[in-house]
Amino acid sequence: MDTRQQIIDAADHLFYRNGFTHTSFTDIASTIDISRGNFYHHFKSKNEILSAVIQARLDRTKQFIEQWEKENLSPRKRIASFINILTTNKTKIAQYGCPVGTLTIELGKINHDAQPHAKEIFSLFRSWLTEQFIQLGHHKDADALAMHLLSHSQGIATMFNAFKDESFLNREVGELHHWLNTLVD
Amino acid sequence: MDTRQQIIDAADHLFYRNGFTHTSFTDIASTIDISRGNFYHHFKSKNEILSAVIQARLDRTKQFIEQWEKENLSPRKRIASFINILTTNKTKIAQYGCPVGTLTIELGKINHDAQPHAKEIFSLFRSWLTEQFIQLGHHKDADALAMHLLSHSQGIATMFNAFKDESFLNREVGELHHWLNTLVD
DNA sequence: GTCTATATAATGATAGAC
DNA sequence: GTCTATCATTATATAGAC
Repeated sequence: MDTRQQIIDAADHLFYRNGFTHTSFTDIASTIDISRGNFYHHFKSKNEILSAVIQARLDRTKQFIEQWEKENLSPRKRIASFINILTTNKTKIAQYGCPVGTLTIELGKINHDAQPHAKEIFSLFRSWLTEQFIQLGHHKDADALAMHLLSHSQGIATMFNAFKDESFLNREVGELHHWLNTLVD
Repeated sequence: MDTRQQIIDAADHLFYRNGFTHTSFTDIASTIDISRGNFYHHFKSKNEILSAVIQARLDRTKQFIEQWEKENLSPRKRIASFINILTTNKTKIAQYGCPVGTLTIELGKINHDAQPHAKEIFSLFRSWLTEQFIQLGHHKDADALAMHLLSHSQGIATMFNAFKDESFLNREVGELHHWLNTLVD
């Protein structure tokens, strides 16, 4: 087994569920059964682990986007795939919120150097969604539509995390799909 | 000076800006110039301080709502006052996000007992907004409209915190006001 | 009511044996 | 490459003098 990769995977998991600050080396070490001292052969510091976790999430996001490009022929269907993340991941969102939003907020509060890196995941979705809205014919307000969709999704995730109300989630996701379908070609 | 109140005020300030986990007794003590040992005369633990901070925020929220009831004659204007929080507090939101959403998410991640208490601030806004939409004549979907507005505001706060894009904020706030004004009486 | 001194546990990080 | 042992620092919390 690749220990370095095991560390990244376990840290990714724990940073999402328990937060970066609240995750200790002891926590990570115990889940993959290595000693605390072993970390420093693979990473110089906790910050370097965070950096690797963010990079892994960025890479995963890129792969998701590539998959949507392959599976869906129309930009409308690709945007619909983005909206459906909320439904697909509803169990995790109810427990831990949106992985992108919660990490960006947390790193911002502790003034962490890696906050801009974490924010790049938002930027990736933003620019990709903008491109999709352009392909839909909305050249002028494509970025505004992308930001509208991103912020609305983010808000749904936060409120679903707080109230865990499935009918709320389904209703809001339905409204997003309706909003998307009323946008003219 | 009331030391107990000073502790609550300083903790309120720091929990919002730096997060609950990342705020230490040393941080609070140094801002109001007391010793660390003095805390335990006023509070049994850090959790008791958190509890007092959340209660203070709940009380403040109730006062805000009472003020809106006094100042604004129509439910539509009262809801508009809620929307305008985003603009009024934009500087703090850009730096630290929404105080309600970020604390609720953080306490959820560390599995803190006080998370339901923090969530009550959301519930307070939710039930008050629901009442306003009922007064607007939307008896059937008042709670859905309240949740829609809450989640949308929450998403705007998160994305404004990430990108600090004022034109985005103004555009989304404008859309919320437009959405409110197109709701029939 | 406030302080100093201290207890105890946990943190991130290092050194060096194997 | 992994371990044990240890360091320095910080954390929450307690005891007791004033």
